[in-house]
Amino acid sequence: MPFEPLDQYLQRQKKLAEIEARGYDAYPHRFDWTATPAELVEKYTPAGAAELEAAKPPVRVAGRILTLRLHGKAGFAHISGSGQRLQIYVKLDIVGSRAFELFRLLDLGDFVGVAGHLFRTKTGELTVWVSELTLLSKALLPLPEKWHGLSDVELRYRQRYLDLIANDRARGIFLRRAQIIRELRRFFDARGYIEVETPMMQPIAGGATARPFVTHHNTLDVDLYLRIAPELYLKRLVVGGLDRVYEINRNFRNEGISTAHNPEFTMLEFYQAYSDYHDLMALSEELFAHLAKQVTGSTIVKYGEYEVDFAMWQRISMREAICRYWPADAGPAPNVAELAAPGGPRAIAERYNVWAQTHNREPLPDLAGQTGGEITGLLFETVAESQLIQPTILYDFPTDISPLSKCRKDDPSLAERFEIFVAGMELGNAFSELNDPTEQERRFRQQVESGGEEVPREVDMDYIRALAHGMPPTAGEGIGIDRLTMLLTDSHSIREVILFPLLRPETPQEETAAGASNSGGHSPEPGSGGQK
RNA sequence: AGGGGCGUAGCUCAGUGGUAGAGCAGCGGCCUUUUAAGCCGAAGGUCGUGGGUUCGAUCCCCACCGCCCCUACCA
Repeated sequence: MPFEPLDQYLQRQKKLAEIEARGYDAYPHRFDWTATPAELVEKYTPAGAAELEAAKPPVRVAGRILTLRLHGKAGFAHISGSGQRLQIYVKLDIVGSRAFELFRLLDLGDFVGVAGHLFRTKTGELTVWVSELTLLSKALLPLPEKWHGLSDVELRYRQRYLDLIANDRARGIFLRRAQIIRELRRFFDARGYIEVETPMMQPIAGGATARPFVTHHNTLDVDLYLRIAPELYLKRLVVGGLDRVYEINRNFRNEGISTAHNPEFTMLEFYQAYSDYHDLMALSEELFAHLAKQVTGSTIVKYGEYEVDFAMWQRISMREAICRYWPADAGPAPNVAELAAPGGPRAIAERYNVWAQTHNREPLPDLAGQTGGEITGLLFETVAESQLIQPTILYDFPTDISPLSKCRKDDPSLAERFEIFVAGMELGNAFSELNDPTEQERRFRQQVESGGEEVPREVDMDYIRALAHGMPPTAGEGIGIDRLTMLLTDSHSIREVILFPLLRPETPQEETAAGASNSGGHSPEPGSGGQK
């Protein structure tokens, strides 16, 4: 099956045939190597030319050819392995005419193994003096342009492997992502948590408000939902005596795509028994500071035009945030007491909308039927969220929008819940878990009755039953790994930190061609061959 | 979903109402320490797709497709 670019594909196939005609295996099974290019570069960078000349360190090393410079009866190439380039020097006198002919048939992108020793060229570059050359795998399609790399964003996402080859930054992002996840595991493992995996396919998609994806199991003949959160299963485990659990895995939400949203995304969720949300505030601050330090070397992280310091947290209540970040020219800022008063949030929202309409701002969506707590949440998102640049713990969420949280003893309209904001992005969400089965069932029923696509159609009675068996006081938190990775890699689109972000599938060319001939309106000559 | 932008050689990009150019990659030749190697030569394009305006469209207009950005929902 040939691929575009066709001429180059065919050209390389021709070379492949020539190579095989000369008795070489283009796809051998193994090559014995002693070091990766990266290891050699690291180890011998300090070694000078004279030192190498004296020692002639023997090497066997393999990699992908990234550059190739032929000079008649000799040539240079760079091979790449483990993210580092190492130059090789192939000389007719040394390798012999048969191997040199092979060298001349190589293309960028081919994998080779070489044996020889290290030396430095005139210009001082560490290089392998090749005495043996082995083709390890023939590439039939070319690499991205070597100087500019691959910059077409769509191609970078669709053919991520090319992005990883051509762009060190892309490679670096995913190495760092792996490091972040490794450090997270280490952090929680060290604190006595156990890592678990809970269902991705769930009969009732609970634990968050979001539209789920639906799928179907044939043998059981049941519809299942891809999970929107692992929350309810993790808490079942706490009921079961796993007092500290965490899961790092995918959630799926059938909602919009943006620079901050991918339909499948990775969440860390963790739960610890005998704790409340105050404990998690402290733990979160420690976790983020530790992580930033481990991964970037500093708690101070550059993110676009901002510098955020994960060692400097502000804690602020949602109502305080609305008051503090109230637009300066939108009339007198509300105060916390006003927001707390019955009817207060609605009055303030209406005040905001009057201002928004005259200042070309998006007004709050229809307030009719919304509770005070819901309006408070909307006010926060509209007025304050994007301004929370420095690491912020935003607490005292309205109970109305926190169906899985305990309320505050002194004010049942507020939940023991906080979210973490950095650079205007929501990174985490935590609360003291509601463990009263009666109250939880009541809230679930209320949710189901209010309806909406983002709410389960039935109450998860199995979860209520689990709570009825008794759950210790527990605090839980979820952290968006993709966004966290964005922050720690200075990436400004979630697609930069997801290896294969969801894109519309490529339409086959036949399809567009068929569409063209249908809508074209000119009738082909009757009996003309070749058309389907 | 709404608004804006982009789509020209395999890649990175110029360009014009009279059917196109550069660099790199690829091909042929020369070159035994080069490194964005160099030099010589040849080749490569239904200018995203379809329709319209026009004597004539890659360029102007419309629709569609794809991607990106902003806004809306969400993490």
